[in-house]
Amino acid sequence: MKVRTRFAPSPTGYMHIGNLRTALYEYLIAKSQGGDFLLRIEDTDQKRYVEGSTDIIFNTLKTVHMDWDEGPDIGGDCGPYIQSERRSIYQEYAHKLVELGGAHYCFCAARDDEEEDDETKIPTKFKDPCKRISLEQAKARIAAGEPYTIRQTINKKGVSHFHDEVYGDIEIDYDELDEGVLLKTDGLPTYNFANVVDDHLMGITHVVRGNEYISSTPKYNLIYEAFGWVPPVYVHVPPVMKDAQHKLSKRNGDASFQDLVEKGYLPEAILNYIALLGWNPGTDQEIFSLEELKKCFTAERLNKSPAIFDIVKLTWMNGCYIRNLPAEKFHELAMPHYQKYLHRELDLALLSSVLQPRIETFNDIASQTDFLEKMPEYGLELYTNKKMKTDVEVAKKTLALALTDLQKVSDWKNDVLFESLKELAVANELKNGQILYPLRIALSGKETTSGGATEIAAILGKNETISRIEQAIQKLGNEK
RNA sequence: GGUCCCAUCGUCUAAUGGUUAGGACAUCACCCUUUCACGGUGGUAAUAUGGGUUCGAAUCCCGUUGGGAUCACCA
Repeated sequence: MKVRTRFAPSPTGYMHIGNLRTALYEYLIAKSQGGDFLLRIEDTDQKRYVEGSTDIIFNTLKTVHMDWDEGPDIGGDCGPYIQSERRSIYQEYAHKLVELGGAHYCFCAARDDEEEDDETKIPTKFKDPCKRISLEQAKARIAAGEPYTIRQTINKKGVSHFHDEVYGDIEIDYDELDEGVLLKTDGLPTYNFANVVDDHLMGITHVVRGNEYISSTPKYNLIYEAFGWVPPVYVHVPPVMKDAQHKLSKRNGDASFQDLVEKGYLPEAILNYIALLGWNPGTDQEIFSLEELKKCFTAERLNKSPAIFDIVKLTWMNGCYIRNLPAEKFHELAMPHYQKYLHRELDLALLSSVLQPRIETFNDIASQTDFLEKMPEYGLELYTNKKMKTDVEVAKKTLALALTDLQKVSDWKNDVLFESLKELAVANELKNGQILYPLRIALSGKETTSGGATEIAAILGKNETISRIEQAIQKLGNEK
């Protein structure tokens, strides 16, 4: 039988990292076995609907190249793929379930949302008075226009068993199960019902979802059973955590996929990182393209325990991806950042080659290049460096030497500049660092920079370099 | 609270009864080097706890502790 999985998000806002990881696992389970991956929008809760979130879902999946085989935008044999458009299907099946004895009509008034007190909760199990209403009576009340819900009927005793690919065999007592609402007063189904009906109708073979659904899984199996349907393979996955106690959630302001992309992370790196958050290949390999993941993914290597999202490791991995980018691609991606911060005439191609091995996210560009735009304020103590054997006096002397030397250079390239200054050092019996270290300070006002002194000079161009050296010499003279 | 689930370095994890408990990130040291970064080498660092079972336990069983989930006309 062909493997079919589905990603079934609610359009309630941004794409969370945990959601994306679930989607990835669903995608990989299908694609590793030549199966289908479908997209279904679960918008049965009109109150939580957020405008535009469906597009975010589409766009996110597209940017990470997780293409779906059937979905709201492209259709398929099992449409529609938006639950609010499947209303009549659920109603048909819900009433059918009542006939089959798996559910009953309930006329209890809608619960007051204000009431939070545990004691005031309507105990749904055994005490639902509507369970005792005969089918004929119930139908008559409905015909009379009385509002109703359809509630699951659970009469089974004993313990329910089911198998989960990640957690193994789970046992839950039927007494623990609530007779939840399946079809709401508004005629729309709850997740508990829509999910089962859709997964069956869409031929879903593997259901991947958060482990918070483990305890309600027996309820879903009861519905499958009542209809005579075959339940899917269950793959419950642990949550992605912010820290040991809290799940990662947008609600707490934790980073969403979009946020990370805006912070300068590459979609491929994010996807690679989250793939490994709760799954491992059984080898030491850590860098995976989506294609590679498709080849080696197996649900057996999914982990049972929650994993803390570690931005530091993601940052490292992003650095790996940045370094592996073709130089032109890096330059292309860096360009918008340059345009944002740098307005002076600079050798941007050289800047890119200097930056590529050094930055870990594109947002690092700002702090790495600020001095190119404008010399920062700095203190003369920067010129003193024990290892480089420099101090203010040495700097005064070597900057003057460097100035006259550089003024003679016409082919303004890093190699040329470097060779020239190296020869200058030899000629004056100086260490390279005694010329180059003060030069970097003079050009950047910083103790450390991306790239060496001559690279900075090459990026800045001859005029600006000469000008900055002159200013530095003046500063050294004045403040003596 | 009832029920279910989870527990290896700070973090992500490997080791499906026999390993000096391995790798990666982070961290520290050294090397490379015009600073920084990259790269290289090495170091620090873990089986929550108490009992079993076994010749032998991170691994199997029970208890304890800690954590999470669930008990909605949300998903």
